[in-house]
Amino acid sequence: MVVERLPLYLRAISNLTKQGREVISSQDLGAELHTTPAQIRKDLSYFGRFGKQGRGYHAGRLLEELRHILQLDRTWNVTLVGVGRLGKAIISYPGFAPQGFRIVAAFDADSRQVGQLVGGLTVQPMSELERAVREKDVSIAIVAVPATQAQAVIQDLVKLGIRAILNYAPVTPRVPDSVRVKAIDPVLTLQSITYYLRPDGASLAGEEEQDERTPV
Amino acid sequence: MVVERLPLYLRAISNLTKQGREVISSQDLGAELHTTPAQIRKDLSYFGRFGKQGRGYHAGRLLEELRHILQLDRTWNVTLVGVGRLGKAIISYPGFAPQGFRIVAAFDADSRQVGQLVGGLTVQPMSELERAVREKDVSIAIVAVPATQAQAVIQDLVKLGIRAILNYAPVTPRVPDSVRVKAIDPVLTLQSITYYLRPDGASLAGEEEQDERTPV
DNA sequence: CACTGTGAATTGGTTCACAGCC
DNA sequence: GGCTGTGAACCAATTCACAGTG
Repeated sequence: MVVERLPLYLRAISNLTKQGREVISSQDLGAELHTTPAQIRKDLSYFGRFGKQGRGYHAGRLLEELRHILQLDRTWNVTLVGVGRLGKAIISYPGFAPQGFRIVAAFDADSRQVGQLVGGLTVQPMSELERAVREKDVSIAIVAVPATQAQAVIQDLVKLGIRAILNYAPVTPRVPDSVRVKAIDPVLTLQSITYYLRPDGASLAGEEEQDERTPV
Repeated sequence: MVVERLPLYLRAISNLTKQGREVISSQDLGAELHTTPAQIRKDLSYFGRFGKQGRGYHAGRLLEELRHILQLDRTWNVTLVGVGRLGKAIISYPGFAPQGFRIVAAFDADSRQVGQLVGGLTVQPMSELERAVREKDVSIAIVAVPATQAQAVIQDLVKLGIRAILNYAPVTPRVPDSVRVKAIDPVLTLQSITYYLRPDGASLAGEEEQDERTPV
Protein backbone atom coordinates (compact mmCIF):
# COMPACT_ATOMS: atom_id res chain seq x y z
CA MET A 1 0.00 0.00 0.00
CA VAL A 2 2.70 2.48 0.95
CA VAL A 3 4.82 1.25 -1.92
CA GLU A 4 1.99 1.90 -4.35
CA ARG A 5 1.99 5.55 -3.35
CA LEU A 6 5.69 6.19 -3.77
CA PRO A 7 5.51 6.48 -7.57
CA LEU A 8 2.83 9.10 -7.08
CA TYR A 9 5.15 11.03 -4.81
CA LEU A 10 7.89 10.64 -7.36
CA ARG A 11 5.72 12.15 -10.03
CA ALA A 12 4.63 15.02 -7.84
CA ILE A 13 8.17 15.86 -6.77
CA SER A 14 9.24 15.73 -10.37
CA ASN A 15 6.48 18.18 -11.33
CA LEU A 16 7.34 20.57 -8.53
CA THR A 17 11.00 20.39 -9.46
CA LYS A 18 10.16 21.35 -13.03
CA GLN A 19 8.38 24.39 -11.63
CA GLY A 20 11.66 25.36 -10.08
CA ARG A 21 11.03 24.27 -6.50
CA GLU A 22 14.14 23.22 -4.61
CA VAL A 23 12.65 22.51 -1.20
CA ILE A 24 9.22 21.03 -0.70
CA SER A 25 7.15 20.24 2.37
CA SER A 26 4.76 17.42 3.05
CA GLN A 27 2.17 20.19 2.84
CA ASP A 28 3.18 20.92 -0.77
CA LEU A 29 3.09 17.28 -1.77
CA GLY A 30 -0.24 16.83 -0.05
CA ALA A 31 -1.67 19.74 -2.03
CA GLU A 32 -0.35 18.37 -5.31
CA LEU A 33 -1.74 14.91 -4.71
CA HIS A 34 -4.50 15.88 -2.40
CA THR A 35 -3.62 13.63 0.42
CA THR A 36 -2.82 14.68 3.95
CA PRO A 37 0.66 15.85 4.87
CA ALA A 38 0.65 13.37 7.75
CA GLN A 39 0.15 10.50 5.36
CA ILE A 40 3.11 11.58 3.31
CA ARG A 41 5.41 12.07 6.28
CA LYS A 42 4.43 8.70 7.67
CA ASP A 43 5.02 6.99 4.36
CA LEU A 44 8.42 8.56 3.86
CA SER A 45 9.51 7.98 7.44
CA TYR A 46 8.88 4.33 6.83
CA PHE A 47 11.96 4.25 4.62
CA GLY A 48 14.21 6.82 6.22
CA ARG A 49 14.65 10.36 7.48
CA PHE A 50 14.82 12.46 4.36
CA GLY A 51 13.59 15.84 5.56
CA LYS A 52 14.88 18.70 7.63
CA GLN A 53 12.75 19.94 10.48
CA GLY A 54 11.66 23.49 9.97
CA ARG A 55 12.51 23.38 6.24
CA GLY A 56 11.00 20.42 4.45
CA TYR A 57 12.51 18.01 1.94
CA HIS A 58 15.17 18.76 -0.63
CA ALA A 59 13.42 17.87 -3.86
CA GLY A 60 16.40 16.47 -5.72
CA ARG A 61 17.54 14.42 -2.77
CA LEU A 62 14.08 13.01 -2.12
CA LEU A 63 13.64 12.17 -5.77
CA GLU A 64 16.84 10.19 -5.77
CA GLU A 65 16.02 8.45 -2.53
CA LEU A 66 12.64 7.34 -3.79
CA ARG A 67 14.07 6.21 -7.08
CA HIS A 68 16.58 4.17 -5.18
CA ILE A 69 13.99 2.62 -2.87
CA LEU A 70 11.84 1.62 -5.82
CA GLN A 71 14.91 0.44 -7.75
CA LEU A 72 14.19 2.92 -10.48
CA ASP A 73 17.82 4.03 -10.59
CA ARG A 74 18.45 1.48 -13.33
CA THR A 75 16.67 0.37 -16.49
CA TRP A 76 14.41 -2.64 -16.67
CA ASN A 77 14.05 -4.88 -19.67
CA VAL A 78 10.49 -5.89 -20.34
CA THR A 79 9.03 -8.47 -22.65
CA LEU A 80 5.61 -8.28 -24.21
CA VAL A 81 3.49 -11.31 -24.93
CA GLY A 82 0.52 -10.79 -27.20
CA VAL A 83 0.79 -8.38 -30.10
CA GLY A 84 -2.84 -7.89 -31.02
CA ARG A 85 -4.39 -4.45 -31.09
CA LEU A 86 -3.73 -3.90 -27.42
CA GLY A 87 -0.20 -5.25 -27.56
CA LYS A 88 0.62 -2.99 -30.48
CA ALA A 89 -0.64 0.02 -28.55
CA ILE A 90 1.52 -0.97 -25.60
CA ILE A 91 4.66 -1.32 -27.70
CA SER A 92 4.05 2.03 -29.29
CA TYR A 93 3.33 3.78 -26.01
CA PRO A 94 6.12 6.31 -25.57
CA GLY A 95 5.72 6.59 -21.79
CA PHE A 96 7.70 3.54 -20.70
CA ALA A 97 11.18 4.29 -22.02
CA PRO A 98 11.66 7.67 -20.35
CA GLN A 99 10.96 5.98 -17.02
CA GLY A 100 13.51 3.26 -17.64
CA PHE A 101 11.25 0.47 -18.86
CA ARG A 102 12.43 -0.88 -22.19
CA ILE A 103 10.36 -3.35 -24.14
CA VAL A 104 13.10 -5.48 -25.66
CA ALA A 105 11.15 -8.30 -27.26
CA ALA A 106 7.61 -9.11 -28.37
CA PHE A 107 5.95 -12.47 -28.87
CA ASP A 108 2.77 -13.86 -30.27
CA ALA A 109 1.37 -17.34 -30.68
CA ASP A 110 -0.37 -16.33 -33.89
CA SER A 111 1.94 -17.04 -36.81
CA ARG A 112 0.34 -14.23 -38.78
CA GLN A 113 1.74 -11.75 -36.29
CA VAL A 114 5.19 -13.30 -36.18
CA GLY A 115 7.77 -11.52 -38.29
CA GLN A 116 5.83 -8.28 -38.30
CA LEU A 117 7.70 -5.15 -37.35
CA VAL A 118 5.92 -3.26 -34.57
CA GLY A 119 7.38 -0.18 -32.98
CA GLY A 120 10.89 -1.18 -33.98
CA LEU A 121 10.56 -4.77 -32.75
CA THR A 122 10.13 -7.90 -34.81
CA VAL A 123 7.38 -10.06 -33.38
CA GLN A 124 8.79 -13.48 -32.48
CA PRO A 125 7.16 -16.87 -32.05
CA MET A 126 6.55 -18.13 -28.53
CA SER A 127 9.28 -20.71 -28.98
CA GLU A 128 11.83 -17.88 -28.80
CA LEU A 129 10.55 -16.60 -25.47
CA GLU A 130 12.90 -18.65 -23.37
CA ARG A 131 15.99 -17.53 -25.20
CA ALA A 132 14.99 -13.86 -25.05
CA VAL A 133 14.27 -13.94 -21.33
CA ARG A 134 17.60 -15.57 -20.68
CA GLU A 135 19.75 -13.52 -23.03
CA LYS A 136 18.22 -10.14 -22.40
CA ASP A 137 17.94 -10.32 -18.63
CA VAL A 138 14.21 -9.76 -18.57
CA SER A 139 12.42 -9.95 -15.26
CA ILE A 140 9.20 -8.13 -16.12
CA ALA A 141 6.59 -9.29 -18.62
CA ILE A 142 3.54 -7.54 -19.98
CA VAL A 143 0.75 -9.93 -20.90
CA ALA A 144 -1.76 -8.81 -23.51
CA VAL A 145 -3.17 -12.07 -24.80
CA PRO A 146 -6.80 -13.22 -24.94
CA ALA A 147 -8.29 -14.41 -21.65
CA THR A 148 -8.32 -17.99 -22.81
CA GLN A 149 -4.54 -18.08 -23.23
CA ALA A 150 -3.55 -15.91 -20.30
CA GLN A 151 -3.21 -18.55 -17.61
CA ALA A 152 -1.03 -20.76 -19.82
CA VAL A 153 1.16 -17.90 -20.97
CA ILE A 154 1.64 -16.70 -17.42
CA GLN A 155 2.53 -20.19 -16.30
CA ASP A 156 5.21 -20.31 -18.99
CA LEU A 157 6.56 -16.92 -18.00
CA VAL A 158 6.80 -17.97 -14.38
CA LYS A 159 8.61 -21.12 -15.39
CA LEU A 160 11.14 -19.03 -17.28
CA GLY A 161 11.86 -17.04 -14.17
CA ILE A 162 9.85 -13.88 -14.78
CA ARG A 163 9.29 -12.22 -11.43
CA ALA A 164 6.73 -9.53 -12.22
CA ILE A 165 3.78 -9.44 -14.59
CA LEU A 166 1.67 -6.59 -15.77
CA ASN A 167 -1.49 -8.38 -16.78
CA TYR A 168 -3.90 -6.82 -19.26
CA ALA A 169 -5.89 -10.04 -19.71
CA PRO A 170 -9.22 -10.24 -17.89
CA VAL A 171 -8.30 -13.16 -15.68
CA THR A 172 -6.95 -13.63 -12.19
CA PRO A 173 -4.04 -15.96 -12.80
CA ARG A 174 -2.60 -18.35 -10.28
CA VAL A 175 1.07 -17.66 -9.62
CA PRO A 176 3.53 -18.56 -6.87
CA ASP A 177 3.90 -16.03 -4.06
CA SER A 178 7.31 -15.05 -5.33
CA VAL A 179 5.84 -13.56 -8.51
CA ARG A 180 4.11 -10.17 -8.44
CA VAL A 181 1.10 -9.72 -10.66
CA LYS A 182 -0.59 -6.39 -11.24
CA ALA A 183 -3.72 -6.25 -13.31
CA ILE A 184 -4.81 -3.50 -15.64
CA ASP A 185 -8.42 -3.88 -16.62
CA PRO A 186 -10.42 -0.82 -17.54
CA VAL A 187 -13.66 -2.79 -17.65
CA LEU A 188 -13.26 -3.90 -14.06
CA THR A 189 -12.50 -0.33 -13.13
CA LEU A 190 -15.61 0.99 -14.82
CA GLN A 191 -17.65 -1.77 -13.24
CA SER A 192 -16.84 -0.55 -9.78
CA ILE A 193 -17.18 3.11 -10.64
CA THR A 194 -20.81 2.71 -11.61
CA TYR A 195 -21.63 1.70 -8.07
CA TYR A 196 -21.24 5.30 -7.05
CA LEU A 197 -23.30 6.78 -9.87
CA ARG A 198 -26.62 6.73 -8.09
CA PRO A 199 -29.21 9.40 -8.98
CA ASP A 200 -28.84 11.46 -5.82
CA GLY A 201 -26.11 10.79 -3.34
CA ALA A 202 -27.81 7.61 -2.18
CA SER A 203 -25.81 4.59 -1.16
CA LEU A 204 -26.73 0.98 -0.67
CA ALA A 205 -24.23 0.28 2.05
CA GLY A 206 -21.90 2.33 4.24
CA GLU A 207 -20.38 5.23 2.36
CA GLU A 208 -16.75 4.85 1.34
CA GLU A 209 -13.95 7.27 0.87
CA GLN A 210 -12.93 8.46 -2.55
CA ASP A 211 -10.00 6.39 -3.56
CA GLU A 212 -8.62 7.14 -7.01
CA ARG A 213 -6.71 3.97 -6.97
CA THR A 214 -3.53 3.83 -8.84
CA PRO A 215 -3.88 1.69 -11.80
CA VAL A 216 -4.16 -0.61 -13.41
CA MET B 1 -12.55 -1.44 -1.24
CA VAL B 2 -15.33 -3.99 -1.04
CA VAL B 3 -16.93 -2.43 -4.08
CA GLU B 4 -13.70 -2.81 -6.05
CA ARG B 5 -13.84 -6.55 -5.48
CA LEU B 6 -17.40 -7.10 -6.64
CA PRO B 7 -16.56 -6.94 -10.35
CA LEU B 8 -13.99 -9.64 -9.71
CA TYR B 9 -16.65 -11.79 -8.13
CA LEU B 10 -18.90 -11.07 -11.05
CA ARG B 11 -16.28 -12.28 -13.46
CA ALA B 12 -15.57 -15.42 -11.47
CA ILE B 13 -19.23 -16.32 -11.16
CA SER B 14 -19.65 -15.75 -14.85
CA ASN B 15 -16.74 -18.10 -15.58
CA LEU B 16 -18.06 -20.80 -13.30
CA THR B 17 -21.51 -20.47 -14.83
CA LYS B 18 -20.04 -21.00 -18.28
CA GLN B 19 -18.51 -24.20 -16.96
CA GLY B 20 -22.01 -25.32 -16.12
CA ARG B 21 -22.03 -24.64 -12.39
CA GLU B 22 -25.44 -23.79 -10.98
CA VAL B 23 -24.59 -23.52 -7.31
CA ILE B 24 -21.32 -22.15 -6.03
CA SER B 25 -19.83 -21.76 -2.59
CA SER B 26 -17.60 -19.07 -1.15
CA GLN B 27 -15.01 -21.83 -1.23
CA ASP B 28 -15.34 -22.12 -5.02
CA LEU B 29 -15.12 -18.39 -5.55
CA GLY B 30 -12.16 -18.19 -3.23
CA ALA B 31 -10.35 -20.86 -5.23
CA GLU B 32 -11.09 -19.10 -8.52
CA LEU B 33 -9.86 -15.74 -7.28
CA HIS B 34 -7.55 -17.02 -4.67
CA THR B 35 -8.92 -15.12 -1.78
CA THR B 36 -10.33 -16.57 1.41
CA PRO B 37 -13.91 -17.78 1.53
CA ALA B 38 -14.42 -15.68 4.65
CA GLN B 39 -13.53 -12.54 2.74
CA ILE B 40 -16.06 -13.33 0.09
CA ARG B 41 -18.85 -14.13 2.52
CA LYS B 42 -18.16 -10.97 4.46
CA ASP B 43 -18.16 -8.87 1.33
CA LEU B 44 -21.42 -10.31 0.06
CA SER B 45 -23.13 -10.15 3.44
CA TYR B 46 -22.43 -6.44 3.38
CA PHE B 47 -25.08 -6.07 0.68
CA GLY B 48 -27.57 -8.78 1.56
CA ARG B 49 -28.18 -12.42 2.30
CA PHE B 50 -27.79 -14.14 -1.03
CA GLY B 51 -26.77 -17.64 -0.04
CA LYS B 52 -28.38 -20.73 1.40
CA GLN B 53 -26.76 -22.35 4.40
CA GLY B 54 -25.52 -25.81 3.66
CA ARG B 55 -25.77 -25.25 -0.12
CA GLY B 56 -23.98 -22.12 -1.25
CA TYR B 57 -25.05 -19.42 -3.66
CA HIS B 58 -27.21 -19.83 -6.73
CA ALA B 59 -24.91 -18.58 -9.48
CA GLY B 60 -27.53 -16.94 -11.65
CA ARG B 61 -29.19 -15.24 -8.73
CA LEU B 62 -25.91 -13.96 -7.31
CA LEU B 63 -24.84 -12.70 -10.71
CA GLU B 64 -28.02 -10.70 -11.04
CA GLU B 65 -27.79 -9.35 -7.51
CA LEU B 66 -24.24 -8.15 -8.01
CA ARG B 67 -25.07 -6.63 -11.35
CA HIS B 68 -27.90 -4.79 -9.70
CA ILE B 69 -25.78 -3.55 -6.81
CA LEU B 70 -23.13 -2.25 -9.20
CA GLN B 71 -25.82 -0.81 -11.49
CA LEU B 72 -24.61 -2.97 -14.31
CA ASP B 73 -28.15 -4.01 -15.19
CA ARG B 74 -28.29 -1.15 -17.68
CA THR B 75 -26.01 0.30 -20.33
CA TRP B 76 -23.78 3.29 -19.74
CA ASN B 77 -22.90 5.86 -22.35
CA VAL B 78 -19.29 6.89 -22.24
CA THR B 79 -17.47 9.72 -23.94
CA LEU B 80 -13.83 9.67 -24.87
CA VAL B 81 -11.64 12.75 -24.84
CA GLY B 82 -8.32 12.47 -26.60
CA VAL B 83 -8.05 10.42 -29.78
CA GLY B 84 -4.31 10.00 -30.08
CA ARG B 85 -2.73 6.59 -30.28
CA LEU B 86 -4.03 5.59 -26.87
CA GLY B 87 -7.50 6.99 -27.46
CA LYS B 88 -7.76 5.11 -30.74
CA ALA B 89 -6.84 1.87 -29.00
CA ILE B 90 -9.48 2.54 -26.37
CA ILE B 91 -12.20 3.18 -28.94
CA SER B 92 -11.29 0.02 -30.79
CA TYR B 93 -11.15 -2.12 -27.68
CA PRO B 94 -13.94 -4.65 -28.01
CA GLY B 95 -14.23 -5.36 -24.30
CA PHE B 96 -16.41 -2.45 -23.24
CA ALA B 97 -19.58 -2.99 -25.22
CA PRO B 98 -20.33 -6.55 -24.07
CA GLN B 99 -20.25 -5.26 -20.50
CA GLY B 100 -22.66 -2.47 -21.22
CA PHE B 101 -20.25 0.41 -21.70
CA ARG B 102 -20.82 2.16 -24.99
CA ILE B 103 -18.47 4.82 -26.24
CA VAL B 104 -20.91 7.14 -27.94
CA ALA B 105 -18.72 10.12 -28.83
CA ALA B 106 -15.06 11.01 -29.18
CA PHE B 107 -13.39 14.39 -28.99
CA ASP B 108 -10.01 15.91 -29.63
CA ALA B 109 -8.60 19.39 -29.36
CA ASP B 110 -6.30 18.76 -32.32
CA SER B 111 -8.06 19.83 -35.51
CA ARG B 112 -6.10 17.24 -37.48
CA GLN B 113 -7.89 14.51 -35.57
CA VAL B 114 -11.33 16.07 -35.90
CA GLY B 115 -13.48 14.59 -38.62
CA GLN B 116 -11.54 11.35 -38.68
CA LEU B 117 -13.51 8.14 -38.46
CA VAL B 118 -12.25 5.92 -35.65
CA GLY B 119 -13.94 2.69 -34.71
CA GLY B 120 -17.23 3.85 -36.18
CA LEU B 121 -17.15 7.26 -34.51
CA THR B 122 -16.40 10.60 -36.07
CA VAL B 123 -13.97 12.56 -33.93
CA GLN B 124 -15.55 15.84 -32.90
CA PRO B 125 -14.04 19.14 -31.81
CA MET B 126 -14.08 19.99 -28.11
CA SER B 127 -16.71 22.64 -28.74
CA GLU B 128 -19.22 19.86 -29.35
CA LEU B 129 -18.55 18.16 -26.03
CA GLU B 130 -21.26 19.97 -24.13
CA ARG B 131 -23.96 19.09 -26.61
CA ALA B 132 -22.97 15.43 -26.70
CA VAL B 133 -22.92 15.06 -22.94
CA ARG B 134 -26.35 16.65 -22.71
CA GLU B 135 -28.02 14.92 -25.62
CA LYS B 136 -26.59 11.46 -25.13
CA ASP B 137 -26.97 11.18 -21.39
CA VAL B 138 -23.32 10.59 -20.73
CA SER B 139 -22.13 10.34 -17.15
CA ILE B 140 -18.79 8.63 -17.62
CA ALA B 141 -15.79 10.02 -19.47
CA ILE B 142 -12.53 8.42 -20.46
CA VAL B 143 -9.65 10.87 -20.58
CA ALA B 144 -6.71 10.04 -22.82
CA VAL B 145 -5.13 13.42 -23.44
CA PRO B 146 -1.54 14.53 -22.80
CA ALA B 147 -0.67 15.32 -19.19
CA THR B 148 -0.48 19.01 -19.92
CA GLN B 149 -4.11 19.18 -20.97
CA ALA B 150 -5.59 16.69 -18.55
CA GLN B 151 -6.43 19.01 -15.67
CA ALA B 152 -8.19 21.49 -17.97
CA VAL B 153 -10.13 18.80 -19.80
CA ILE B 154 -11.22 17.21 -16.57
CA GLN B 155 -12.33 20.55 -15.21
CA ASP B 156 -14.48 21.00 -18.30
CA LEU B 157 -15.96 17.54 -17.97
CA VAL B 158 -16.85 18.16 -14.36
CA LYS B 159 -18.48 21.44 -15.29
CA LEU B 160 -20.61 19.60 -17.83
CA GLY B 161 -21.87 17.27 -15.14
CA ILE B 162 -19.73 14.19 -15.75
CA ARG B 163 -19.76 12.12 -12.59
CA ALA B 164 -17.08 9.52 -13.22
CA ILE B 165 -13.76 9.68 -15.01
CA LEU B 166 -11.44 6.95 -16.13
CA ASN B 167 -8.17 8.82 -16.34
CA TYR B 168 -5.34 7.55 -18.53
CA ALA B 169 -3.34 10.77 -18.24
CA PRO B 170 -0.40 10.72 -15.86
CA VAL B 171 -1.73 13.36 -13.51
CA THR B 172 -3.69 13.43 -10.28
CA PRO B 173 -6.45 15.87 -11.12
CA ARG B 174 -8.35 17.96 -8.64
CA VAL B 175 -12.07 17.24 -8.72
CA PRO B 176 -14.99 17.82 -6.37
CA ASP B 177 -15.83 14.98 -3.99
CA SER B 178 -18.95 14.20 -5.96
CA VAL B 179 -16.91 13.07 -8.96
CA ARG B 180 -15.18 9.69 -8.99
CA VAL B 181 -11.83 9.44 -10.66
CA LYS B 182 -10.02 6.19 -11.32
CA ALA B 183 -6.58 6.25 -12.81
CA ILE B 184 -5.07 3.79 -15.23
CA ASP B 185 -1.35 4.25 -15.49
CA PRO B 186 0.83 1.30 -16.40
CA VAL B 187 4.01 3.24 -15.69
CA LEU B 188 2.96 3.92 -12.13
CA THR B 189 2.10 0.28 -11.78
CA LEU B 190 5.48 -0.86 -13.04
CA GLN B 191 7.18 1.68 -10.81
CA SER B 192 5.75 0.05 -7.71
CA ILE B 193 6.29 -3.48 -8.93
CA THR B 194 10.05 -3.00 -9.20
CA TYR B 195 10.21 -2.42 -5.46
CA TYR B 196 9.68 -6.11 -4.94
CA LEU B 197 12.22 -7.27 -7.51
CA ARG B 198 15.18 -7.45 -5.16
CA PRO B 199 17.90 -10.01 -5.89
CA ASP B 200 17.01 -12.42 -3.11
CA GLY B 201 13.89 -12.01 -1.05
CA ALA B 202 15.36 -9.00 0.69
CA SER B 203 13.18 -6.11 1.71
CA LEU B 204 13.95 -2.58 2.77
CA ALA B 205 11.00 -2.18 5.07
CA GLY B 206 8.39 -4.49 6.57
CA GLU B 207 7.23 -7.14 4.13
CA GLU B 208 3.87 -6.59 2.49
CA GLU B 209 1.18 -8.89 1.28
CA GLN B 210 0.75 -9.70 -2.40
CA ASP B 211 -1.97 -7.50 -3.70
CA GLU B 212 -2.71 -7.85 -7.37
CA ARG B 213 -4.67 -4.69 -7.32
CA THR B 214 -7.48 -4.36 -9.67
CA PRO B 215 -6.73 -1.87 -12.27
CA VAL B 216 -6.17 0.51 -13.47
C1' DC C 1 8.77 29.57 13.89
C1' DA C 2 7.94 26.05 10.53
C1' DC C 3 8.17 21.65 9.59
C1' DT C 4 9.68 16.77 10.30
C1' DG C 5 9.41 12.32 12.53
C1' DT C 6 6.88 9.43 15.40
C1' DG C 7 4.51 7.29 19.40
C1' DA C 8 -0.38 6.98 20.70
C1' DA C 9 -5.15 6.95 19.47
C1' DT C 10 -8.30 5.81 16.21
C1' DT C 11 -10.39 4.01 12.42
C1' DG C 12 -10.96 0.49 8.99
C1' DG C 13 -10.44 -4.04 7.09
C1' DT C 14 -9.61 -8.95 7.50
C1' DT C 15 -9.68 -13.32 9.73
C1' DC C 16 -11.58 -16.45 13.15
C1' DA C 17 -14.84 -19.38 14.85
C1' DC C 18 -19.20 -20.77 15.57
C1' DA C 19 -24.39 -20.58 15.91
C1' DG C 20 -28.02 -21.43 12.82
C1' DC C 21 -30.04 -23.48 8.96
C1' DC C 22 -30.67 -26.49 4.78
C1' DG D 1 -22.59 -32.51 7.19
C1' DG D 2 -21.82 -28.55 4.64
C1' DC D 3 -22.00 -23.95 4.16
C1' DT D 4 -23.77 -19.22 5.17
C1' DG D 5 -23.89 -15.08 7.90
C1' DT D 6 -21.87 -12.60 11.52
C1' DG D 7 -20.23 -11.00 16.07
C1' DA D 8 -15.68 -10.95 18.25
C1' DA D 9 -10.77 -10.86 17.91
C1' DC D 10 -7.22 -9.46 15.47
C1' DC D 11 -4.26 -6.90 12.50
C1' DA D 12 -3.20 -2.94 9.39
C1' DA D 13 -3.51 1.67 8.01
C1' DT D 14 -4.51 6.40 8.85
C1' DT D 15 -4.85 10.37 11.64
C1' DC D 16 -3.64 13.04 15.64
C1' DA D 17 -0.80 15.73 18.26
C1' DC D 18 3.36 17.06 19.86
C1' DA D 19 8.30 16.78 21.15
C1' DG D 20 12.42 17.89 18.85
C1' DT D 21 15.21 20.49 15.72
C1' DG D 22 17.27 23.48 12.01
